[in-house]
Amino acid sequence: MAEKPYHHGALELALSSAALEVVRTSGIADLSLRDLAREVGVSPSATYRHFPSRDHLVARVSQLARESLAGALLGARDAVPATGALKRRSVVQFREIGRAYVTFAVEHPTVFDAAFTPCHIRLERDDDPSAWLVLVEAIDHMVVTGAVPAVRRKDAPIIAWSGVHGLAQILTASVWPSGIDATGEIDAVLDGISRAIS
Amino acid sequence: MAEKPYHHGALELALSSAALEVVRTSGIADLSLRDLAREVGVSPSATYRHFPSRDHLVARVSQLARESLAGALLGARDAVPATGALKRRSVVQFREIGRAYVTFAVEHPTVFDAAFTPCHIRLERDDDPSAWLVLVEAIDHMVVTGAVPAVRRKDAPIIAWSGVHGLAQILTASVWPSGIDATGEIDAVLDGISRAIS
DNA sequence: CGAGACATGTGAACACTGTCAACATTCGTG
DNA sequence: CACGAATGTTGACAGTGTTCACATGTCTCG
Repeated sequence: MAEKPYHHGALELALSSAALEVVRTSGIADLSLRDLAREVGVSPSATYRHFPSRDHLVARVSQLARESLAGALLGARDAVPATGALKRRSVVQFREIGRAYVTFAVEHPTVFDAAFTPCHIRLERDDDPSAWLVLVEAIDHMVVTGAVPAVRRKDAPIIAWSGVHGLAQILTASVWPSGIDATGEIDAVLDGISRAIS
Repeated sequence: MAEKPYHHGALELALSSAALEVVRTSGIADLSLRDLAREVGVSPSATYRHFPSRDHLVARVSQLARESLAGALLGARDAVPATGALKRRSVVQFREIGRAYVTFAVEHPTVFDAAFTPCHIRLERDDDPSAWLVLVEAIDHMVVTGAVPAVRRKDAPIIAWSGVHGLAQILTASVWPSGIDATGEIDAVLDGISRAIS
């Protein structure tokens, strides 16, 4: 039960966890290496053994945020009951994914923001199980079940993605025309997307 | 021809112009009060006579960026020739506005980013001739000319806005599935929006 | 087992930032 | 002209990212 072992043992993980927590409660802009180091009980320079710069830490957290989003989408998709016609089900799944996307943004705006924060750093382990893939799969599935005509296959992903991502962004931005209520708009946009890719 | 008059005369304007320039060439994250003060030839604390905090400066520049975007939209709209059927023209105008929105984002990504950067500060002079209004007007116009059914009037703005804003965001984000080409996607999404609000 | 190579953490320093308070200068207006 | 309000300056403080030389632990190989 060593009070303070010289080596932390899992600093990188501890740092990124603490960072993600800061993002959750405050926002990615408030990330501070020194703060995190304090939080974890380590000297400021120790962080540089695991992240070459603050930007790398930010990039890593951003990636974590994207994974979190992707997880939410998968959860929503897999939550729709496996009953009824396949065609109908593929449509419902797609819709729930879209709803989950926007809902995630509204419920965790700081995390959502972090997920798409512009960062100049390119990470190596970049196997994003990205939200993009979840969406594309769902659309492909709809094409297979005949819910979406094959002609739309090429353009449907970017159309759906744009609509959902744009709405999420608009609802979480502070800048907007006052009095937009989320829940109403979500269905409006999801309906619009359905028409657009039918 | 006083070398350095004690009073600058138009510091606020000089500061926000310099700031906008930094945003253009670098990004809103790189804004530094001291830097701007240097640029303008004034001491750091002088800035506090015009902006209570850095965040206020950021908010102001963000507003300028939004005005710039709105200007681009108006320009695109007014550039469509006043010939042919009104109905057709209203559609073309709408489309050009959408195209201009995305084009602006692609050509001036840092400015676009600044326009929607999250900021906790609420400005007073907030008479945004915002891009939102330009879009809503265009849609209303389409309803009048019969290009868009009245049923869609309520939801069309958020649908169109989401699609266009989402695409712009996606095209300018660094995080995306590799190899998205802008010009192709723009038309795809604009077509999708047309179907969605028809 | 022991010794050196390597990974990891520390301490002190540098340049930089936003912000503030006390002071200086100028502008406007009575 | 004089005096208050507006604007700009100096100097300081706390906090930041980053680096470098050094300390400490861990691991591997003879």
